[in-house]
Amino acid sequence: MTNNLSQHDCKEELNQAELRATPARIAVMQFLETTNQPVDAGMVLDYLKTQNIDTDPATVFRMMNDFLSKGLTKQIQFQEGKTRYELSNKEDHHHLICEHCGKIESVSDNVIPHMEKEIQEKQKFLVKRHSLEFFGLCKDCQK
Amino acid sequence: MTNNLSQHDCKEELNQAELRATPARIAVMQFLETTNQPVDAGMVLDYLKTQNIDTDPATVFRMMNDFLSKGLTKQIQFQEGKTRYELSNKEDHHHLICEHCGKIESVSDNVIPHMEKEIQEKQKFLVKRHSLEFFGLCKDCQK
DNA sequence: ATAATTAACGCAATTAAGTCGCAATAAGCA
DNA sequence: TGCTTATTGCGACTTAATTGCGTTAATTAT
Repeated sequence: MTNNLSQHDCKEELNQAELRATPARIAVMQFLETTNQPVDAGMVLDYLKTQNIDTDPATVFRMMNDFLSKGLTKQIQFQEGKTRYELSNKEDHHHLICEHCGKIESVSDNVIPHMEKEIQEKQKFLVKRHSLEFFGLCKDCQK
Repeated sequence: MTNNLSQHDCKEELNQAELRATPARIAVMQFLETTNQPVDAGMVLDYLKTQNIDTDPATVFRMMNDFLSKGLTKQIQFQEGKTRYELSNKEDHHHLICEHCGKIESVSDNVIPHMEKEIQEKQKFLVKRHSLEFFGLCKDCQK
């Protein structure tokens, strides 16, 4: 069997999250592991089709909600009217969204944690998570 | 006539933006000026009703899109599946969204501009705008 | 002030994201 | 293997947002 690298690992992660390791879920976890950008429900659906797993939107949305509530994924919204999903086990980063070609890059960062601390001290607001996106033009689209 | 403070100013702003100063638009501008948080289409619609201007969602969405394309407003999305609107002529700030009561506070800031400069230098990504939100619990909801 | 021009509006129909209920299916476990 | 229960697939539904079109009203010129 042409075992994809991380198939077993994904199963493990699902088990640890107390989610049954169904083919669709394993595939989605693999997709999220290998893709380097946050994906939306449609992209997940398309990917599953390439794996000969054909399912429907409702299932994908339910799946992503399950992943979220188990802490496996995070959700982000760029200004496009739909939700994107990415694994939460990646180091803290922000997104650079090219408004011309749609490409998404990442920036790592260490100033936000400091900002959160300050917010907690000054405004007594308890920060649990944040979301920072930069919109503009990527290297290629500036020409 | 019980002239609202900024009614005339709002008319001016609309004129400068090359938008006809209709009653609905003037009222919405006033609403955006006086409210201290980003509002969604439903809130706009409700406000208009209190002003005895009854219109429909399509008009509100169209209005907000017009405002956006003329640069009068910005759009933001918190994780709630709808778009919020706020005036763009306010000093740069970020949002603190209480996940319990929904209250929205602001934080002003001066570190992001520096971050943008660094992004431009290191990743050659040209930043045009950004969006930073902190989710958590407000002072009152931490108890 | 009035008429002409054109932007904005109201309404109905439509699209698209996301949710829900329910019966059928398939993981995981004894 | 069979049992229990989570997950799926499907259809119906909800809600945000858009579009087309005929009417209305804000501006511009007369």
